[in-house]
Amino acid sequence: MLIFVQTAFNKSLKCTTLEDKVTLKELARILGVSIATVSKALNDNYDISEETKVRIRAKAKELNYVPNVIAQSLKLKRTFNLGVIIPNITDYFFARALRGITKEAKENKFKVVISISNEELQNEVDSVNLLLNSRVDGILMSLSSETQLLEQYGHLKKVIQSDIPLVLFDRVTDAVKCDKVTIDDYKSAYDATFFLIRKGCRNIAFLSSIYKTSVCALRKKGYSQALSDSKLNIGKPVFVDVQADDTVEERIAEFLESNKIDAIIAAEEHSAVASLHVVQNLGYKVPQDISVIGFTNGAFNKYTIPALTSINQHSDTMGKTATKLLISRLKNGKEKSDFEHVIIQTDLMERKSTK
Amino acid sequence: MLIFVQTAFNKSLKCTTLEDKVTLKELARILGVSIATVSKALNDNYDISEETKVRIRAKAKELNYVPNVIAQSLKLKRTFNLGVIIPNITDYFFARALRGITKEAKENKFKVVISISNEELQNEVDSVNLLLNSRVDGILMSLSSETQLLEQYGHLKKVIQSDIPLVLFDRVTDAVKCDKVTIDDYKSAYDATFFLIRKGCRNIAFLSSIYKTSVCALRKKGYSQALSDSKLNIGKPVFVDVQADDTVEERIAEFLESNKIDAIIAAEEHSAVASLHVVQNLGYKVPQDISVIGFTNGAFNKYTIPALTSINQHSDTMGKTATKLLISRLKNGKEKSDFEHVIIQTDLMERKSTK
DNA sequence: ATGAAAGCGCTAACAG
DNA sequence: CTGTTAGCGCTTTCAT
Repeated sequence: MLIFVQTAFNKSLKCTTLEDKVTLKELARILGVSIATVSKALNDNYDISEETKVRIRAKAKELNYVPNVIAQSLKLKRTFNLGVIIPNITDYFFARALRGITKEAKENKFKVVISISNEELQNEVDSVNLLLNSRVDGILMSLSSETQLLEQYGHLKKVIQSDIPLVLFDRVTDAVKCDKVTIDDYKSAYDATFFLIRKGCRNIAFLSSIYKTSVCALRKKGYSQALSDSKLNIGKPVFVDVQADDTVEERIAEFLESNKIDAIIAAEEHSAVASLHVVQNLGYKVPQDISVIGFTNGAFNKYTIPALTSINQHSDTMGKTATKLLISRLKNGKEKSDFEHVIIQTDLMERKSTK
Repeated sequence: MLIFVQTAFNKSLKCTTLEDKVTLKELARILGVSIATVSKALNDNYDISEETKVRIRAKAKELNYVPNVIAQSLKLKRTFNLGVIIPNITDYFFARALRGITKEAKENKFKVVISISNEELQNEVDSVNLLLNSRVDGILMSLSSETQLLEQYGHLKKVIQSDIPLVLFDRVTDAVKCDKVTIDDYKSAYDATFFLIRKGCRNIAFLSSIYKTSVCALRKKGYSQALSDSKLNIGKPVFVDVQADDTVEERIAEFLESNKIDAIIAAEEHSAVASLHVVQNLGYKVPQDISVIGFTNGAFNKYTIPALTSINQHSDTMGKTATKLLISRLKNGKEKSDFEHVIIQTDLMERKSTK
């Protein structure tokens, strides 16, 4: 990667003032009242007379007063910051979830500080510590695959212990008691499988590269159950797990050499799109020979050829719901009421990759 | 959207203590020294004896002391927070950029607070105010298309005035003096166009749905220039702009009814992928009849059929570089040295959608 | 109705 | 080498 420094120009903007923001003290001095009075007036405290309130507010606006949130935070012990830890940000699913989170946060005057675990436990632990130290009011997270694989949840417990609200979404765990929001992974997979069966598929494989996550485990169960619930002459469950060090393309190609299938359910968008590609390159017709359904209704699913049938997880709603849950817990004081587990409904978006 | 509340279970975790974190004062009391001494010892100040440093550090670790960053921020007037404002988060380009940003920030002990403008000026203005009020140390941003369309940069100037470092990336403007990092949009488009010409294309259209952005304008120029620089019998520049209220599919279909082309350069991934799809649906062969090149080397470009030739903008490097610039400016004190404009090299990823 | 004073937790002169 | 003091900017009793 080459980097060129193109131009350079000096602009010694001697920043006039505006730098030193006006404070309560300043305001008080100018108005000839006490700091306390100004503070109360600006906070619309009931024991300040209406006329002084008006006078103070006017001057504050005139001088463009904005309260120093750091000082407020120190005093009030609330930062109005929400911490978010997600495994990655390039998956459409998480990008959309983050969008939902930021939107809801903004509407409630919360800022969001973001951390990406990159699917690694250590990063997740570090992030938790960082967020805890920086005094966020609450934390939203979706677990890394490594965390779920190793089943190490000490850092989550630390969050709970620290008495700051935690809400888990999508990739969650029973090992920790807190609010959660997920889709019904089991049922979504179950329904998708039955959808394929109704379309006449009899040898359905389950493909995934996130096979160590909670969501994938549930999806596998739903898939298996659908197969066995069907009274038809259906093949046994077939799992095609893509290990970290091989690619979906290779794994599928290899698999198809010695197996005959007529449908694939993919646990995430990448596997779905990749399999759609490789299967056709291998000479199979989609959906005539092989049908494909993928989890996550990615932005480009309608543009694949053929357009991909996929499961809309409404991840923005998920992010939004998780944030709502967190904020409401923040607002309702610290009492630990019952924890909620909200299930977001999924939709099967039927397109052209299924019969 | 239906939402079911599934389960609810009460777990009245009476959080022991750990809540009330140990402070310098507490530490001082226990150790029988002054607060100042503890503070200095922990900050490895040179005028504390080695032995007391050791003693104090030991106790601090034992009691799990962590400094209150809010109090530090108030005192030091630095928050170690970086503000990031991007137009959207679902485009692969911005998702990758954000990843680069968070990674670099983390390595330098900065947190990042994220805001998404959703391509709207008002949101951008609000975000700037929010970030400024929350005392971030610096701001990274890529402008919304509306901002660039309206050419309203008051909020950026406000950032500069406030004396907090700003670095613009990708979608930048000359109207404001600050550090910038972009690709060479002009040259990337120029090169891509010549690439097509060399492959024998003679009627190349330029497609975009972000037509009001700075990057798109430059890409158009590069494209046009390449066309006119070529001494061959090449068609005039043809711009297919997709307005907000129609879709790429419709626009292209409509365009092809009355125009004959043999190549498309698309200004962003969405247009590229969508055009690949619609063109083939219309019966054209890619790349035999029409070649397609798209900006942004999205995650799934290699899985389209045919695999999409695209321009890798190395957005993670871009985010990383922008962050480095910002942090170095933060570290080198506030003196306004020369502003830099760093250009990230792009690569044309040749795949199967071009001859 | 208004103000004085304490204090959130920390850093940094300055004094001793 | 260590401690005293002041203060960052704000909120909040408690007096007046």
